[in-house]
Amino acid sequence: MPEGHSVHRIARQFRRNFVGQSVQATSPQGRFVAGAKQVSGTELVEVFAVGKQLFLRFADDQWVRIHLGMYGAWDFSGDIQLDATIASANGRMGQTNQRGTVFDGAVYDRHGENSLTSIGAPRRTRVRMAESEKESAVQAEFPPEPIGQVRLRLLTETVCADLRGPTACEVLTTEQVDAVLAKLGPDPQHDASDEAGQRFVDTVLKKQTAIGLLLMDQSVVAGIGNVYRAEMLFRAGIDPYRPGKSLTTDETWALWRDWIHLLAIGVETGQMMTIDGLQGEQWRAAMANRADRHWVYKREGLPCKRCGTNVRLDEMGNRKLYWCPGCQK
DNA sequence: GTTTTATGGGAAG
DNA sequence: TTCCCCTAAAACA
Repeated sequence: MPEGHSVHRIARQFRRNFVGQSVQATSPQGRFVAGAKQVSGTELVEVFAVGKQLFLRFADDQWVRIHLGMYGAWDFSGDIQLDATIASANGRMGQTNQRGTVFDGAVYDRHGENSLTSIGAPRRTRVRMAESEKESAVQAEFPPEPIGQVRLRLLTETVCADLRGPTACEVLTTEQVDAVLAKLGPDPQHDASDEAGQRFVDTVLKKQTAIGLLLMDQSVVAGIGNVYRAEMLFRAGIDPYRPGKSLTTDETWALWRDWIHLLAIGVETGQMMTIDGLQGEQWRAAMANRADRHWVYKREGLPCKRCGTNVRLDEMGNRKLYWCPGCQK
């Protein structure tokens, strides 16, 4: 379910709550028993994300690579240090609590319209992290009874992380991790250097492939999924069917810079917010409703918010492509 | 109760 | 390009 921003947020939760500690690993579902056993009892040394992939380094250079795929998720429970942006959407929508105001799984600081509160002290709770985050009722016991298909459970004295529905979950050596990383295109949260941008630009300008496909190709640029693809091309005013090599250098650099911009917002807010400059009530509405967050994604048949042309829905690369023929040339 | 849907990607043909 | 895997929640009846 997640695009790149959510995987970076998950990595951050692991750094705050697990890194530096010895971790018990199990596979309640039974499909990762051998892998869990390999790392169980060792220290989790480092966690980071590149694109949509999560890398957990345990002691002795044992790594676990995870890809959530279309509907994977992590459930964190126990006494967790939470991002200020995480809170319940269940029944608390739009209400103000002691830390801020709750909207669709995110809390926004009452002191600044779009700014975030700092990290809170650990508190007993349960949070599902996928494309966005949702807090749910706390179970009394710790660790909680596994619910559903838990492929991998990571457990310390105080916190528990349950992985379900991943498309990839495997133990790798350092060499194998390097091989995976070498195949990934640049991710601005991992490397925002001009060299990284230049790699993206050079690749795009060489290819005959449609730019709508190139943005989804994780070896061209890492972390973009179906929502960001549609929204970035709308923001750039580019027809998704144009071959990469037909773009100008300026257009291609603008795409890279916009990905830096949108990904940073996603990592900070926990939402794929792709309309800039919203204030006050408009910001709140956009946080609460997807339809108010996006220009074209899931808006097929509706009038374009900019030019009034009906938003079109096509199929591209087996995925739904939303775009505005009026704005994108 | 059953069907549909999803923000992904790898393998097979 | 088509098929297939991962799982759960939402949508429908």
